[in-house]
Amino acid sequence: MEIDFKKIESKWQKNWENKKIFEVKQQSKKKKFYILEMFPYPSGSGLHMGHAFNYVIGDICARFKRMKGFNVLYPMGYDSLGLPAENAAIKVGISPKKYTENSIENFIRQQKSLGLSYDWSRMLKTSDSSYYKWDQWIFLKMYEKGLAYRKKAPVNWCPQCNTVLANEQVHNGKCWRHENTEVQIKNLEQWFFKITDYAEELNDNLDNLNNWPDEVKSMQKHWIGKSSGVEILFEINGEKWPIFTTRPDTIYGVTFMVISAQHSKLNNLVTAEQKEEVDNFLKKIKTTSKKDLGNLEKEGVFTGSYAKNPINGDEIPIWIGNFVVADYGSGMVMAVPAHDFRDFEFAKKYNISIKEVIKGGNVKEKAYVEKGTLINSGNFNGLESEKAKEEIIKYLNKKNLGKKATQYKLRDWLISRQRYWGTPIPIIYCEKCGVVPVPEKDLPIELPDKVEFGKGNPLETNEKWIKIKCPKCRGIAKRETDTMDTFVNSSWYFLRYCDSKNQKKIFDERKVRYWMPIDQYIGGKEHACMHLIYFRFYTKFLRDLGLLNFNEPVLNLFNQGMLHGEDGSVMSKSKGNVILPEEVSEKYGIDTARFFLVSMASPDKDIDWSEKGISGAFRFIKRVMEYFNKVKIGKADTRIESKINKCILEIEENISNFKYNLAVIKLRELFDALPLKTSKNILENFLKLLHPFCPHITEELWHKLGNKNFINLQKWPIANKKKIKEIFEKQDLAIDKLIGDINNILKLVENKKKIYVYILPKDKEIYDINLINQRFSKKINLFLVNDKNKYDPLNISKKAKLQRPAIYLE
RNA sequence: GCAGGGGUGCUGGAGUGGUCAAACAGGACAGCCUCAAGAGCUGUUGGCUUAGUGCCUACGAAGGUUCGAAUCCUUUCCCCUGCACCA
Repeated sequence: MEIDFKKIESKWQKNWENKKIFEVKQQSKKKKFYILEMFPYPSGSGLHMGHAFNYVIGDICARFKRMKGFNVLYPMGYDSLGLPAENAAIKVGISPKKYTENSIENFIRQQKSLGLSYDWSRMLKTSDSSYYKWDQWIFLKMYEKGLAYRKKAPVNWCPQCNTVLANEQVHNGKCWRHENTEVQIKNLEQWFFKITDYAEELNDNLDNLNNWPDEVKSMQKHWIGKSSGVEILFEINGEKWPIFTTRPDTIYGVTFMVISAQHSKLNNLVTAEQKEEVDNFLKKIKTTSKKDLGNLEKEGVFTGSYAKNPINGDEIPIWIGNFVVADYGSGMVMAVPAHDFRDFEFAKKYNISIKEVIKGGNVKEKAYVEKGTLINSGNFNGLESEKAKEEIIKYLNKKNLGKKATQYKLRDWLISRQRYWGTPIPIIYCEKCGVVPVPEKDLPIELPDKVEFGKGNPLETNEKWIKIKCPKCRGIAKRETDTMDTFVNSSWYFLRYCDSKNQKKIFDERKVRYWMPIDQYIGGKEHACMHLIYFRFYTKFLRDLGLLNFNEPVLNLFNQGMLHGEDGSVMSKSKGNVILPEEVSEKYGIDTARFFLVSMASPDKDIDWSEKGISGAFRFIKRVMEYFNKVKIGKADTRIESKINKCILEIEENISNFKYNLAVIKLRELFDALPLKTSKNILENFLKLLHPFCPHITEELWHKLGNKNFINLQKWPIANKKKIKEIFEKQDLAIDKLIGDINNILKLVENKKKIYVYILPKDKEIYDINLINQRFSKKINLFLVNDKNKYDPLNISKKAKLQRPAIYLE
């Protein structure tokens, strides 16, 4: 039978769209369920199988929840600002706007062909000024609250392009467009969001996110990096410098200090004699790209200055190091080589003395980082680390030389981008008034069309756009030409879906209150730290503005695995390993592709794409179609009733836990058990169970059964536990085993035609002769062992045991 | 380098203390059907052995815990993801 999948697919896709069955409104009768996939950046190379995997996972969940009776909000939108559009402008000369519009159009077409049940009426694009207006509005609020501020920060700089480079535009320390140009580090004045103000809450609330994967929470904990310690004041050139440490118990072991190479006050410490050496070192660091900084071998140089150890007055040399982070703590660390690996490595390299202050290891060979008993520590000798920490803090506290402190690794969020295709930062620089925020009524600040690409920051090339009157004094002023990081756009889009057309406000609070928080968020693990922290931060900020009445944006998080190309690496155009869903559905139909995608493995696992196994899914879909062609409607037997009721429970459970691969197995089992004549109800229920996975063919077959409504708007079947009879399963197992045994014997002995099976009376119920005949092609003579008329020439029947019948062949 | 996750049969993968030589699917092989191909159906698919049994070897590698390990612990190798200007 030839099946025209294309025809079936487009018929129902059109039907669903025309009837608007997936559009939802706020209502009180049903419980709401908000399900969301991380929205895509609409790349020019189109939607690939990896995207499809993400959306199919969500769509299965959405369709399932709808059938379970929820009022399901399932929207889609486009994170359409970003670097690739600008790169296309530089390389091919197409305008970012045009490029983006084309890409989005293409994405929508592709997504619709996957049969995804989105409420398209709520669609949004972050590149629309009606959207990014509110990004600018939030920026103004941040600024108002003192959470947006400017400071200098290092960036990758290409002297040829005369512009800042993204990390991904730096290849082996060279510019992506100029292979021979070394990328430099330059310090620019840039905008930051003070996310660190929320560090504590971002950290502590993780414990309440019970339905987030532990991996993500643990990664976020490490990313936020809360540590409790002490701030100790070291005196340098008469000035007190607070130094953070988690190990005050090792303070007697400090033999040097290390200051970050990016530290703003570094110059104050460099002495005349050391200046040349330091300059050379800094120059060397500057020619290494930012990306490589973290991978460098620890290196440093002496500044010439000394710090005074507050506890014993020792003079300690201060070094510059490439491994100290300028933003963490005070940008300088006390180094205890005897009890810290990094300090040890550094001390060995530069021949700095190592002083043991905790007993237990051999510090000449290796740093001893465990806790232990203090030695060489003056009055604190003999104390255990924990006790010593307390005592030392107490002592320093009394002398006003130190206090308890909490530090976070989390850094403030640098949002400035020297790029065009982003949200313009709504700030004006006035010659007289300085930094002036754009008045709310002037929003949005739209991106000008006329700019030049490839020559530095594009916005700087449109003078007309830059020049503006100061909103305060009407004097000469300039616009900020930096745009915002696109993570800004994706930090609150889920709120906008609740009220995506609102012209007057960022959103109607009542609508947001109804739909939020997101009940199920689905996306890749690669977002574990950045996006998934930023959007939590935004949620908390908007809550503090009084706009939201909850603390966390997402209740349940599911991280789907990465779908790699056949070569095992991430799908990308440049690698040439992109698999397009349409190519697969062309051959097998989209329902087959959907079914196959989720049956390959548990959806949270990384998988390499391979079309190898798809024929199994294709065969299944075709068999289902063929079966519905020939099945006769009649009465359902108790066996299939039992099976389907059990499957309802299992499939529901598996879908709820995102164990789609296991649900698929159950669906196959159930299908294999369907008899050629059964009730309409059984057939309908089977279709309902299959529907989330294969929406098109199930809709087709649903209508073929004579239904006029849509299957996705039907109720998910309710299992009748009373109809589940364990005996059937016992029978299946026992009979499978029996057939296996018979086959086994048939293999061993030749030329036997007649098969005799002897069972114990207790097993009579299990070994049903009709059932055995159904399953086994050869004729079987079944006897009870106590049957006087049985044929048993060798008296084999006495070997029969419980659920292990005796078998005789002749 | 740091952080998080993972390595299972010919392949993709289920399986997190006994019911495991390991679900399900693919592939391969054999048989049936057919003029034939395909599809479909039935069976086999770690090794040896046996009238349906028993034994051995196996879940990256090496050790350990346990009456018992694919599953727990330690060490080690390899792979994936992220590391703050890709999104």
